Amino acid sequence: MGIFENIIYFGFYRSCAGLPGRLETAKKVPMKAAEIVPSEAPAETPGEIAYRQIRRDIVFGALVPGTRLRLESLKAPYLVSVSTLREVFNRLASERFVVAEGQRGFHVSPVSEKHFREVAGMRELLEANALRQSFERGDLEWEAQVVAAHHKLSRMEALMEAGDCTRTEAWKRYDGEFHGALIAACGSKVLMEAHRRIFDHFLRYQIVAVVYRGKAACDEHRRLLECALERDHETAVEILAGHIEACVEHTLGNGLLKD
Amino acid sequence: MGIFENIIYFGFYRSCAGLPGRLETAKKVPMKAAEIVPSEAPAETPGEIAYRQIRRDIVFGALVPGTRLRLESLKAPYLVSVSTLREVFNRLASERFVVAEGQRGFHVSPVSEKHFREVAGMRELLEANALRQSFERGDLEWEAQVVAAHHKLSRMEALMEAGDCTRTEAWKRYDGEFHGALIAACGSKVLMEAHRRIFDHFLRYQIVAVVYRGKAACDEHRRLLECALERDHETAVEILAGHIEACVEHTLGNGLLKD
DNA sequence: TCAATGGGTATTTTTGAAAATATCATATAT
DNA sequence: ATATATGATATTTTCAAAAATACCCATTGA
Repeated sequence: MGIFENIIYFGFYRSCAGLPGRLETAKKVPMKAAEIVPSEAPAETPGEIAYRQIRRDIVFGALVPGTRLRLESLKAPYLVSVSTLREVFNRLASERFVVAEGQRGFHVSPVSEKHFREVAGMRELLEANALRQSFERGDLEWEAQVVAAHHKLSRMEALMEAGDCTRTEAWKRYDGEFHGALIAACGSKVLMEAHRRIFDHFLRYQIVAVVYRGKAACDEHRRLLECALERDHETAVEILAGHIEACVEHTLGNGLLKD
Repeated sequence: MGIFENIIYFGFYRSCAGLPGRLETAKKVPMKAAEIVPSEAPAETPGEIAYRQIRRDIVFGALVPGTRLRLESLKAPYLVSVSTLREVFNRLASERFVVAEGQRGFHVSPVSEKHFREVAGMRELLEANALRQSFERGDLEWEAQVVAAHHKLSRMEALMEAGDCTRTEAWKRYDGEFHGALIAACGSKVLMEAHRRIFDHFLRYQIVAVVYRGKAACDEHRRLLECALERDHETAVEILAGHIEACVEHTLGNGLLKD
């Protein structure tokens, strides 16, 4: 068994080249950029990079559900040590993207139809309520952000429609950003954060249905935008429920989820 | 500045004595108990113990909001090394009980009135919906668990009423278990887990109001039990909303939250 | 007087190895 | 033949020290 036994997809792995590794003893240059972004800086530490990478690999299916995450095997491809890997896995375990069982290591969280339906129900509950509050409180700046997010999404949807399936990740990011923009004025960071977390779980299930759902989803996005500008939350919640339900059925229709 | 500069409360700290530390090379005894509880075993590792301890110290206020969590200072009282501490802090950061900013270490999450209201709103949203579904699906076994949980809570409430304020933690645990029992039949583990997480955040805010809210809360718990047995979710949701709202106002009434 | 610079200390972050534990194949006894 | 013990191997978990970074304070120059 080689080191890479559990790795399916290498495309995104962090590359050694070009990164200021600790071995290259570069001159100490005091960074002024830190003062420009005083807080909320993501911190480009190896641990952060590995965290984002592994999280993305799980959400986008590169790390297959149920896969055992061997520390010794994964430290090389992700360019970190076992301790740093453990920190990452602990964070992801809190987010339920990986499961940690006793002293038997970590696994990528398994998938099941039941869990998917629970995640979908949770997303609908959170997003519908956030939508309602956001529509009530949103100002012109919010409207502008919504329009902007929809513009990016619709352009990407047009590409997908045209058969360009090479940029699924970018497309899904715009999808998430559009739904995030819709609820951005809800006034509760706690609610938005919970929504984002459950949205990414929802996303992971969508990835197994690689095929583009097509014009239907595109239309629903456009109608959600119209509702937002007209502040019609009743219709928006209805569309959202249908949007999520259709996603679930379309995804489950592939029959790739055995349980 | 001594090692214990940031520690406020030592009552709960893990004690060396009696624990099977790695230094006492005990005889290898094959444990059969592991097969009785095949999965879901909490694993009594030092990391797990420290995690539960620190989490509890944050929720119950022993670690004051905003406190800087210095690794070197805290490894001694919690009886773990810095790496293990970092794993714990990373988990707690995912749960938002601590904040990790860049390369500047960890802090106990700060508190604010705004955040408290968001947490309360989130709890109401999740609990009200879970309540509705649980009332629809609950069977006799569920009813029995609810009655049992309420019995334990009401006995503890009677003690508190009598002036015994020494067991706040046990009382709050029963409070949480009662509300957990009410929604246990909702059918969604995702929902229940999200509820438990937000409930503990809510709990942390309640702790600053050390005084017992008294007969009012006790009555509301009894009425929630009656609603459960009669499957009257409409009234239950109303009571719950009042229950949470009263908790928020009572807690904020102390004026201890500046922001 | 104030901002910028430099060096020394404190703290975090990462690492590789030691200790503890689980896993697996083999042998032994019932 | 099944089940239980035994030992070798693989893996996880923990630790302490090295490396990188932030922090503090005196000093210098404008």
